[in-house]
Amino acid sequence: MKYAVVIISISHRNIDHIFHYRIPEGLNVEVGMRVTVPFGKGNRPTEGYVVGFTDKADIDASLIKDISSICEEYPVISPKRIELAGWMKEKYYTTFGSCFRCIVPKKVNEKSFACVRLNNDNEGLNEEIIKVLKKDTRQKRVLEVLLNGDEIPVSHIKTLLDVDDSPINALIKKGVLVKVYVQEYRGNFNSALVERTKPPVLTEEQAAAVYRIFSDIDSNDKKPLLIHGVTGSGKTEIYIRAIEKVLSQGKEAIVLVPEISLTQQTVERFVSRFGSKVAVTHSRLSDGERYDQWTRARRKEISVMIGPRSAVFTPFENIGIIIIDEEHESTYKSDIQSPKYDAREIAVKLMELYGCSLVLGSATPSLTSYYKAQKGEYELIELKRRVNNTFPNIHIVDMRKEIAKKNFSVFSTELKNAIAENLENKRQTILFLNRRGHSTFVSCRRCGYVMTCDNCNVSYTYHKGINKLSCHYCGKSINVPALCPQCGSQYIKYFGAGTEKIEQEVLRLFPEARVLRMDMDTTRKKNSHRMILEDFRRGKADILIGTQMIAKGLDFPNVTLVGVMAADLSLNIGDYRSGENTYQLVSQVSGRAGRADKEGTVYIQTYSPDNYSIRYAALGDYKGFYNEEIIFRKNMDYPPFTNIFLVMMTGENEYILRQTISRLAEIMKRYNKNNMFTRLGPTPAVISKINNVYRWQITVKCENEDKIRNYVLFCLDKLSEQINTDKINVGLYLNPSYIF
DNA sequence: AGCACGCCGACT
DNA sequence: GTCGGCGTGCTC
Repeated sequence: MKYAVVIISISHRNIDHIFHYRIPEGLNVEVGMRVTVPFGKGNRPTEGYVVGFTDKADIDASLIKDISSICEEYPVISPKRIELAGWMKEKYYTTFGSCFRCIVPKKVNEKSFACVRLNNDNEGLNEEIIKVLKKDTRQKRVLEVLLNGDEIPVSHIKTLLDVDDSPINALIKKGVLVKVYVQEYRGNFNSALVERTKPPVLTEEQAAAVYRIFSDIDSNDKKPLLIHGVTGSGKTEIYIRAIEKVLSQGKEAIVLVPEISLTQQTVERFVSRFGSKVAVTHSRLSDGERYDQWTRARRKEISVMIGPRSAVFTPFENIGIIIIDEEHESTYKSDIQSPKYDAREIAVKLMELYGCSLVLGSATPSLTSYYKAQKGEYELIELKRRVNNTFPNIHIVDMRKEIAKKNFSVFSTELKNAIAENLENKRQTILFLNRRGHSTFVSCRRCGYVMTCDNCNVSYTYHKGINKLSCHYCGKSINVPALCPQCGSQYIKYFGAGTEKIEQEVLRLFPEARVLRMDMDTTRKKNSHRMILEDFRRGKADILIGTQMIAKGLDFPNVTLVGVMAADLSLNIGDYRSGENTYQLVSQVSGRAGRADKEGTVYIQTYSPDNYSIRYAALGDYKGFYNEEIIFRKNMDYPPFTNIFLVMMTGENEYILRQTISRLAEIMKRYNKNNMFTRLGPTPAVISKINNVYRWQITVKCENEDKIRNYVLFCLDKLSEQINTDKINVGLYLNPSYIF
């Protein structure tokens, strides 16, 4: 036990290993503590984590330095979570440092506020009190408030009695009162404002689902449970019952939800049943707020945490259940920051480490999860009945026929008529188009020249509001040229509709309609997101036009019509997941129509009306979709039957970039024994240049996840041995959730 | 990551 | 002779 084994909190491959430090006399160092150690030539103070102790160091004892200090009096990471960090490091090919920083929040100063209360230790207290109370002074008024022994914030007293510090300070000086500092938890959700509710009666189906979760909670052999429940089948109530059971056993619960559904409504649903036991996190919390909510969990002051994917790291050491709602959402995977973890995978690991239950729920499960359920790796629970809403009437509109009828508008005749009728009936309409701006490309009718951003290889989008061409990748915007930059002709035409264009058309066709538009351009300002939805809910508009951000989780009782303007958009993005994405998107958008008592109608405009994703989504037949999609995945050798590893190389010098990636391809070819790996590329990325940085990629496929990871990392090591790769940036993505 | 060391060209 | 460019290498 002579030395502490320390992981240095610097994310770099060269220092991604253990270091030994001596423990100075009198310093209480425990496993899991965050410490400051001298590091490097200059002994600069560096943050580290103690992961163990040892008698024997593998280097000369004279080189070993002392730990300088501990950052907190308590361990910030438990042994099980240290194990999790080690597992994450391998799985997500990163450093210990970055995994620790992901699991433990940044150290921030705690915030406290001053309170005063009666000084219980003062012997002559009563005499002093009587003396003060005799005279009609400000001190008397202050004292009266505190006589019952309460601890009250100084600021409250000041506003309540309209006094300043002096009477309070005078009382402290006399020894009547004492000042104490109380920690303030930042980012707290005020649960006192939410009314507590009683549990509703469960339907037969819900009760059966709850029963199965209960038996998993009581079992020693845990398995992830996948709830496939149609929209409105009452999944939340099932989650709540499961949490109640876990809490009654003295254990804790984590609920993961996509950021977008962290609305007041969802949160209140849980708070109304669990009150102050619940804490909520979201991505907009500051470091201090995040740290404080984390502290409350660590101190067992709360037992339910609701939050987005990062909430999976809530430091409950007695976890009973993890629930992942809308489990198909791509936001559970972080593809940008390292470690590029998947909260669903972390949850499975936590299930193994802590023996807790894991429940995944969705109306449109991810293909991978459903496949696991089919194989018996997960247990499937189905909810087929809706508690209180009906399936909408869904019409697929063949836009090719509209063109044949010489209707070149963005609206089919059917949808246009339906909007008119809905307006007349004073009902609300949602129009969905997953593309912002007015026109998605602008070109010359004479020579065919397309206006393209010179920093990026993408066409400019025309924004009518600002009357500019704007690049959605680097943000550059330019004035619309009056003449074609190539041939000088004045015949410049706008193609491809975005939300702005839809808005313009709606206003042209229905001048009396009140319209709201919600996309990245109209929600730049803080709170504008909430304001638009609020206005729509209050009936201040008849039609809401929007992108992806209106597709999910919204529940407006007066919306009876939904129009999907172009279902083909998600279908044609050239990704193996496009069918799955389309099914999910169409189902979600359709779910916005006709909740509660009013029947809903949905029009899906498409140029591929026979596509199975669209057809099954219109029927609400997930199984039908799954059965077809899984055959496609199997035939094409796509996930879940294989793993796709994307190596994305970027660099400012296109020549060096191409040389480097070609060399990598050669190395990959040489070490591909028995042709275990299928390689595609090198090819330019879909967007081959962003902000003057060129982008090329290689994809590798293999069934075995460990093998593919080791192979790619091995080949990259070989590459950096052979040539200088300093000028090249390498991004690694295992089964990425979007196209890069 | 960050910092020191070290090996070469342009200066007082 | 020395100041300073950043390539290389190490960190308990």
